[in-house]
Amino acid sequence: MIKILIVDDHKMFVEGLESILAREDDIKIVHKCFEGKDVFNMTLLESVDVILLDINLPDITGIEISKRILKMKEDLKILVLSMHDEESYITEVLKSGALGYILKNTGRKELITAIRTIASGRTYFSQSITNTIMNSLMDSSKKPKEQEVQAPKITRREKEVLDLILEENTNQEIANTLFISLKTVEAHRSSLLSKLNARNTAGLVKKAIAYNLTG
Amino acid sequence: MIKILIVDDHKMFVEGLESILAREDDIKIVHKCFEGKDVFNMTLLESVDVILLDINLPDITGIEISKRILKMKEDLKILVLSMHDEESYITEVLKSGALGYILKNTGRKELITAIRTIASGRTYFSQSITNTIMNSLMDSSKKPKEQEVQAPKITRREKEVLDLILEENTNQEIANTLFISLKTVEAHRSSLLSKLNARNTAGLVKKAIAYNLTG
DNA sequence: TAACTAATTAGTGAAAACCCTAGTTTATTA
DNA sequence: TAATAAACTAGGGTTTTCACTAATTAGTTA
Repeated sequence: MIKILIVDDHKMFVEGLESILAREDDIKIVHKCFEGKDVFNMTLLESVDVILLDINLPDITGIEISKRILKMKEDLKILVLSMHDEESYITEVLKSGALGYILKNTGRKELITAIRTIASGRTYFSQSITNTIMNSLMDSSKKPKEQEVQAPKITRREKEVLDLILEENTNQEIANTLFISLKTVEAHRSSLLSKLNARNTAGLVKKAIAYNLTG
Repeated sequence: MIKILIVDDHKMFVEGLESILAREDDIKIVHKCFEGKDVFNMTLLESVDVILLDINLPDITGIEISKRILKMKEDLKILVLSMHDEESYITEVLKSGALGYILKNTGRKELITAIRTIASGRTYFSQSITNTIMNSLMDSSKKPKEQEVQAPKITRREKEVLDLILEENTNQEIANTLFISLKTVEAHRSSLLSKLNARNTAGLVKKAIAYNLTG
């Protein structure tokens, strides 16, 4: 028997769920919460296998609930119900530890499949959810091309000096390593400051990291 | 009519595809390549809508082919066929610009659905592929918790000084901003070096960024 | 190959950063 | 509330960094 807790502030929707799930004899709704804060009750959580969790609650976000509940009882199975299939939402839900994400307009049959799948410890996501994620993954790999800021051109010697600066060496140590004068190292260093448009070492290191000139 | 190019070095598999697709009257195989390098032919590509691309070719990886082909003819639809559903493979394929990824053990019906979906410009991924990706996304968000290196505790004043250092201010400028002595700023700075285990400003900035102490 | 530019090399002097020590204020807790 | 620890404050003295100037070498192009 799969024991279910519903967390949703829309009473009508909850009643709909109740009548749908009542027909399944391996699923039982043991409790309902109409406010997010009511969920954090250990006695309540102990008696539950699967939580059907609305993501848009008035007092607290479903993502926050998911995280906090799983800290209290790690083996709880959470199925998120949402009106939205935006990429940012879904990513957050995935991170929160929930095992599934379906849209509220999902049909009765798919809902029950999702519940049974989640209850068995596997994951379940609507087709439209997986489509959204796959597409966003594809898009995100296209973008970086154009916004790629090209680093200022620095010479071979300057790069050597920069690397040693990033390893926390002093100019004197760098001079010893490269067998050149302290003053020469300082000159390269000045040149780096100028090329990377930095005022001092702090700026130099920041820019070097930003431009990915490290290593 | 969907014009298809098959790229695969396994003749037997290609023949299987041919007989499967022959029964569909909206799909026509116009060419076959048994080696990756044969694909880069503009005349050939011009006559094709969809490429069925094996990922494991002897001479060149399918991912590389996909990238290069799309540079030559950007509106080509690529459906990747693979034996493997490992996360790293799939991610690379998504980045390569291919519109779909299915496993070679996919049934006839799903293959044809995939081809028609891709041909219309939409994306298609096998259920097992999407599962793999969704699970990897969930896992990757779990890991950071334990390996999360907690930043050394720095005081309110030290944080103020650090922020100003990161903005390329000198100690004197920081002193003026915070209305304290130059010497006091230097003391905070020394304390920061010690807490972040850095030898000098370069190390300080590096560690501050690594520990996400910026901003 | 001459003319020019870019890279590497250094020196002088001033500014900035760093080390060590220590007094004062602010929290924490017995 | 007295004792203790942590944070903030600051000075003396040394080392390191930086700005400015400039000579020598390497690379490029007319």
